[in-house]
Amino acid sequence: MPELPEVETIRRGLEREIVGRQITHAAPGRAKFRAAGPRPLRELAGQHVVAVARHGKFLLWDLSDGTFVVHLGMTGRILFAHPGEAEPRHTHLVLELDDGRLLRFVDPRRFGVLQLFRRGADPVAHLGLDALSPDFTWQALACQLQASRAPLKAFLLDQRRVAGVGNIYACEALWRSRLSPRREARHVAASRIALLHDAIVGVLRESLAQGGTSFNDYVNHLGEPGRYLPQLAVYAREGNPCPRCGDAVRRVAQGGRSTFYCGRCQR
DNA sequence: ATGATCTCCTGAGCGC
DNA sequence: TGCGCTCAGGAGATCA
Repeated sequence: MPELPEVETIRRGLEREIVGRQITHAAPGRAKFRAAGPRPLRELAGQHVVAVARHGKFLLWDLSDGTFVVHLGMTGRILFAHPGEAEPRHTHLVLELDDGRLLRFVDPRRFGVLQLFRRGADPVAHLGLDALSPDFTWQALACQLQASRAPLKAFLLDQRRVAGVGNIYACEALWRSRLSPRREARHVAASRIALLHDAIVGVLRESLAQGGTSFNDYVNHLGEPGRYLPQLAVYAREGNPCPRCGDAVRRVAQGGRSTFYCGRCQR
């Protein structure tokens, strides 16, 4: 489940590999995605890749004539291949590059997004600040917290507030800052907001340094998993001792999502 | 306007 | 062995 560190890992890999390249052919599959973009994906053909940016969990390919938006959803992968290599099931788009390589977009659950916009469009205008942007300061977080009555866990997952945090890092950031996932956002004491901010940025940076977290699905553009899994304190560790106080990690459902936390040291 | 709930989708894991 | 069931979850749509 790619969140910010996983998507940034992929972005860096793509940047190295495809900036300056031309897309010589684009072959979309027939399966329907959740949402179609304004332009057909065939129009990727002929375009040059100028840059590969990211906002939250969205990849934004800056092309010679458009912006290609990629979201990996739960199970999306972007994989390099050579012509003739067996195509994985659930391949929804194949791009051919001018160096002969193929880029395949594979996504069994199709929760992802592949959309082509005209140049200059801002497909991610609705998102909050990227969690690793220099503009995401503790003051910016404080503003958002103040305006929300949502439980902290839901607040962190809301990409309009802060972009890039998903279920794993929301749980980890709350554990680090000793805050209960159920606490109302606006009721975080001023003295703890900077701690929460540090926790969010810290866990994302540390995971990024390890190439992200892999459970079942996530691999980078080279097919390699992330190495951060063993560092997780609470996520998917129900019943295991809290690394800080030893109490058993609990799991509750919030808005249909699993939340993992320590009932003793998160308040 | 905001927060809560529903929806999309497939594969893995489980019990029988 | 294999079948059917449940669960996982990002984000947009819809409901209250």
